[in-house]
Parts: sequence; C-alpha cells; structure tokens
Amino acid sequence: MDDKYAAIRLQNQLCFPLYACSKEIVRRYKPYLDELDLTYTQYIAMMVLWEKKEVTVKELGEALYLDSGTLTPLLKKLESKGYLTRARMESDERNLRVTLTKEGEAVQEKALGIPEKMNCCVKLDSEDAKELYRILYKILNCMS
Amino acid sequence: MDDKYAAIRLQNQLCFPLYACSKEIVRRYKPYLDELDLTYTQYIAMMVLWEKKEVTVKELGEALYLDSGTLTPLLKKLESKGYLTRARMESDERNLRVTLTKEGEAVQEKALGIPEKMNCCVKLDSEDAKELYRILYKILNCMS
DNA sequence: TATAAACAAATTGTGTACAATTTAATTGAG
DNA sequence: CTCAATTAAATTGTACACAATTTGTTTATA
Repeated sequence: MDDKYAAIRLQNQLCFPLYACSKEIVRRYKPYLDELDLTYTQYIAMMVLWEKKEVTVKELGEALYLDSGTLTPLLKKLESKGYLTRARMESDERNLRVTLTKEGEAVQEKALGIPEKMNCCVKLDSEDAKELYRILYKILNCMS
Repeated sequence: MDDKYAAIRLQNQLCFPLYACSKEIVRRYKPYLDELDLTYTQYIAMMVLWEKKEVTVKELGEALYLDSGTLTPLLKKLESKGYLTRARMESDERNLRVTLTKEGEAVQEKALGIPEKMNCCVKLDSEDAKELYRILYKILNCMS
C-alpha cells in the first residue's frame, strides 16, 4: 500500500483544479474578448477603470493581485489602443496616474454581452456559483 | 443608477476570484518548491509521473490541461535536471515516451512535506475544502 | 538640512500559456 | 497500393506572471 504518497497525488490536490479551472475559463473568454481586442488580463484591468475612471498602478495592482512587472507593459498596450492615458501625478511623481479615455469607456458597451455568453459555456447552478464565490473570497481574504 | 453595468463589475465576476486565488496559492508554493528546484507546473507534471511512471505528451497534456507548446520546453527542463527521459515510441514514432528516472522518483520523498506546509498558509476548513473540490471538478467535467 | 530609508514604477530575466503553424509519422478511402 | 487526411510533437509568436533589481522621488531623522 503506497498510501504514504496519497497527499501528493494529483487527484488529492485542491490547488490543481483551481489552477486548471481558472485557465480553462479564461481560455473560454478568448473568442468574446477577441472581438474587443482585449486579453483577459487587459479586460479585468479595464473593469477596474470602468468603475474608478482613474487609478494608480499600485491601486490597480492591489485590486487585481498583479505587480508592476505585469502591469507596466499591459498598461502601455492599453494606452497604445487609446483606452487609457498614463501620466505621473503632479502631487507625487512616484505615482503614475492611469486614466480611462472616452474610447476606453466606449468599450464597456461592447463588453455588456460577455457575462451572458460565458454563462452558456460554463453552466453552474446559482447555488454552487454562490458557494464558489463565498469560498474563493474567504481564501483570498485570509491570504492577503 | 448605473445598474446596467452590474454584470461587468469586477466584484460580480466569478472567474476573477478563481484566477486570483489560483495565482496566489501557486505563489505560496514557490518557497517550498524552490527547495526541490521545481516550478508549480513542473511539480504537477512530476505528480503525474510519480503515479504513472511513464506517459506520452498527449496523456500528460490531457491530465494537466496543457498543450505541447507548454509541455515540450517544460519536459526538456525536467529532462536536463535528470528527473525524466524523453524518447520516441518504437510502436508509433509520433508519440514521445516520457519516463520517470530514479532521480525523479527520489524527489517524491522530498515533496511529502509540502501539502502540510501549504495547509498552514491557506487555512480552509474541511467542509469548505470538500465543497470547493466538488464544484471545481463539476466545472472542469462539464467543460471538457 | 543632508542623507539614509522608504516608496512607486520600470526593467530584467526566467518560465509558463496558448493559438497557429510546421514537421514527421501513420492511417484509411478509393 | 497510394496519396490525402489525421495525428502527435515541436516550433513560432504574443502575452502574461513574478522575483529581483534599478531608477527616480519623497519622507523622516540625525
């Protein structure tokens, strides 16, 4: 009996289905996000901007659990698409002010249909969805 | 009332906490995996090999939800560490046989302590853990 | 008030991820 | 039998992701 190794068997991991599920769902977003010329990471960055209109890289990183190494090139790409502007803050030049543009705001309208389209390809009853949401934020909150 | 945009607000997404949670937990693995000179992806690939001893790239990809574009360089790295060997199968040369070595098997002993160390930094009661596991596999199964 | 500590972004380097294409081997329909 | 279709890996190109370091600015203290 090699029960000794049970804890390091793939099917006994909790992180693995989390990792696989995340990747697979993000992959399912691609066809819909392609229509908006956004990647998934760019999409969630835009979500923060749609809500806040203006953020620093630090605030964005805290909201998305991403660091400047990921965000700097991503924000430069979104800037080149015309969806946002980047400028140092006059009050404290260490901070970069990221501001949503009219063009960036317009993309929000095109994004409105995405959640429903995703529901079709994921299919999870609302009871499980609520439970999943609750547990995931419980983990996130206890880790940060 | 901008309730019109409720569905595309970050806090109403289910995929985002999944994506963030996955990344954060994988990041917590790093210090422990560094001791084994493995990344998280290399670790789960080794888990499959510890169990199966021998797989093709296709089988490994199906188990891990990864394609050859990710696995080819990853397996070459694990080969260079001496943890596995790579060779075309004589029965069908399209397939690559990936075989666990003695050195690769030995790493399993060093990995035994990881799950417990991870429990300390994640903290989820077994009820929630079971629920999370159930829901994640429900999603994975209905997507593949 | 120098200047060391702290801070925010940017940069560098390594390692995934994955779509799309290519290469090489095998299979199957005519 | 033969060549088109299929299949498995590898390759190519783009985009994260993050640790570690660097750059430039601000703050705090000796």
